[in-house]
Amino acid sequence: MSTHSFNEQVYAVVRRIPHGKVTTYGRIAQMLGLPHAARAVGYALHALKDNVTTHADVPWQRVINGQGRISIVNPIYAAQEQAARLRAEGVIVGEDFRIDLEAYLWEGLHWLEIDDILREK
DNA sequence: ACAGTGACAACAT
DNA sequence: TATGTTGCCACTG
Repeated sequence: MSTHSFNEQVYAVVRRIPHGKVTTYGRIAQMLGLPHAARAVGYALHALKDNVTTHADVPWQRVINGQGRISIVNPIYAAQEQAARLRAEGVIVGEDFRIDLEAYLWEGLHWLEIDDILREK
């Protein structure tokens, strides 16, 4: 159905995450109908570093892992940057890069909304 | 076509 | 808790 690549679909969803909120790789995968593609979602965000200019509007810092922690292991300054970006929008990030999912988790999108988002482009 | 590579997640120790 | 292992899946060369 969608003529967009999986990566583009991921970016479309991430752009919908509200300021000051977060979600997980796994939940995004579920929203796209591929509940076991969490790893691919991470791959898609990692790929942003190659098209920064064209996807500068993608708030990648709002995506963390299911443990409620920033998932970037190295380079360490990359994780620090994600933490800084989140703190800049009011999200409390611990020294251990932990975030309270209970407090900041985004509700997400229903499949009907996903359908619209992937269509508008 | 195919094997290697992750910013994952679930499970097993 | 903290590691280790295994399944997953899109993307790339």
